This record gives sequence, structure tokens and C-alpha cells, in this order.
Amino acid sequence: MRHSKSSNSSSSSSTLVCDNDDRSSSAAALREMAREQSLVTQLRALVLPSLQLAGGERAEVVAQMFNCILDCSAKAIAELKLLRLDRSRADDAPSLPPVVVVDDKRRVRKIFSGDGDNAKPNRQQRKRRRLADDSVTLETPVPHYDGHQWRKYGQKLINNAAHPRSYYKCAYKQEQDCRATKTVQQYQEDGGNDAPAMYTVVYYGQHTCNPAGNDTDAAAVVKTESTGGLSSGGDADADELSRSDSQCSNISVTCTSVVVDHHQRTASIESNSKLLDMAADLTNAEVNTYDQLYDVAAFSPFDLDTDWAMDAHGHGLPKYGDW
DNA sequence: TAAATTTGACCGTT
DNA sequence: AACGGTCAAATTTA
Repeated sequence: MRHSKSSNSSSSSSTLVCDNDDRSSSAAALREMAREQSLVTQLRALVLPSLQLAGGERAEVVAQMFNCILDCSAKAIAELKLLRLDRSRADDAPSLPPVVVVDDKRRVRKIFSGDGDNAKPNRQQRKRRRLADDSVTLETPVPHYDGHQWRKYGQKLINNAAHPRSYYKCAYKQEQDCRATKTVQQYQEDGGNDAPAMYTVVYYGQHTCNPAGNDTDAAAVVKTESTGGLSSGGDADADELSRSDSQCSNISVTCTSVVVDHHQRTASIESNSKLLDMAADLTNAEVNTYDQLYDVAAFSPFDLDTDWAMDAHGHGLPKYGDW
């Protein structure tokens, strides 16, 4: 705890109060931003399938905007976390547990050097763990609609949890050594329309995959990565947007790191300005169309006739290779 | 039949 | 020893 050097005890006391206020404020900010992420993710799941049905480039523009919104808030969360961490260190006190985005400290493991581990059997090398800070937690009723392709590789029953935790890795892990992973765990029962089943999704690592570089199905993969699973008009502008925005979409909610580097920031800014330009081209008629589509989506969010599969627990899962 | 998922075993950390 | 993350063989699915 940081104390004022003042000899006045009341002054010192007020400094302490001020620090606590700062902490509670940042904690409240983190909570609100996490809530914002959850709401935007839900909104995306509502809107995008309808826009996909309408077809065309607009769906892609909207998808990119959703990605950038989520990207912005995820980065803000990361900055707040760093700020809180810095304060904790400056206070020379044990780190406070994160208020909203909670990293599982069990995940803190050594980083294998590679050569040094050759002496060990392969079986032991597999236990590479992610850095605790390199994660983003999201609470959402739509844990699988995040714009990336994942492959389930495990499921575990977790102590004191009513539902198992599922483990997913990036579908491009083998092809491109993308090490992004995520876990999905239901924490709230489905209570009907007012209280849908809620899931905690924890994303680890950043997507290093470049789907455009995949020889087998490059075009389809570009759509998936850049639109969150939507089909696209496929014209030149959209493709260019996908490429220029690859950084932005790749570091969207699905893979935002606590460490926000300048390169990613710059890429997001550039893609954002381009998106704004494209959005500005929309006519009023098109905007009205959006309103109608949104109205439809708002009343039938999960009955949309899209290519969704259900996993063992009834979660909506995009069919692999089909979006 | 290829690809995706499931599931039990293994293994590192606490 | 318990726990949880990952692997990989077995099974299921399209």
C-alpha cells in the first residue's frame, strides 16, 4: 500500500482513501468494459447472421467494425490491467487479484527453450503452458461465434463446476503453428429468453496464423478470418480490406494480448479509418435495410438458418470448413 | 474415407 | 495427491 510521506496523519489517511478510490474506479471500469465486450459479442451474434443472409459487402464491413470495437475495448482492458499491475508493484504489496479478467495462476508455467528440452521425452515437452497474463476472459451466451476457427482437443470436469470445460486450439495450429487457444465453460444455466445460458470464454495467446497463406483453401479462410464466419461479396475492395485489416481482426476479442504493441495499434487505426470510409458510403436506404434486419434478428437470434452445428452440450458451433 | 470430436491417460504444477 | 492442461487413440460424423 502506498503511503504519503506527509507528516500529517490526516493527509496520509486521505492518500490511502484516494488510492482505494482509484482501485475501485479502475475495477468498476474493468467490469463495465468486460460487460461491454459481452454485450457487443452478443450483438454481433444477432446481427451478422442476418446480414449474411442479405449478402454483399455490407456484412463484411459490419463484421470488421464489430471486430474493431471489440479490439478497442479489449486493448483498453489490457491497459487498465497493466495500470493496476504497475500500481500494485509500486505499492510493494502482493498483487491484487484481477477484478474482472481473472487469469488462472495455475497456467503460469515455464517457457520451454526448445533445444534444452531435447533430452526429455516428447511426452514431457507437450506441457507448455501459456503465460498467465496473456489471456482475455469474456462472458457471453455465444461462446463460439468469435470469427476464428477452433478445433476442440479436450474436455475436463472441473472441481466445483457444474459444467465441463472444453479446450480449443486454433484450427491452423498444425499448418501455421498458431498457438492461440481458448477454453469454454458454462457457468449459468439456460433460464429462457431472459437468462440465456452463459459461458466463460478465456482466450490465450495471439493468432499468428495467416489464413490467406493457407494453400488448400485460401479464399474461404480469408472470409472466415475477416468476417467472423460470414460469406462475403468477394470483390477486390473486400479482399483488400481483409488483408489490411488482418491485424485488427486477428487481435480482436479472440486473441487480444495484455501487451498492446504499437504495430497492432497502428494497424487498427488504419483499418478503422478505412472502415469508416466504407461505412460512410452506405446510403440511407441501406441503413434502413439494416434497421429492418436488426429488428428481425432481435426477435429470433438463435433460430437463424445458418450452418451451425451443436456440440455435446448444445452449444452452437460453426461447421468446420463451411464458413 | 477423411476429418472432427470424444475420452482416457499422461504429466507438470500446486 | 489433487488438479487441470494436453496428447493421441478410438470413435463418430459428414
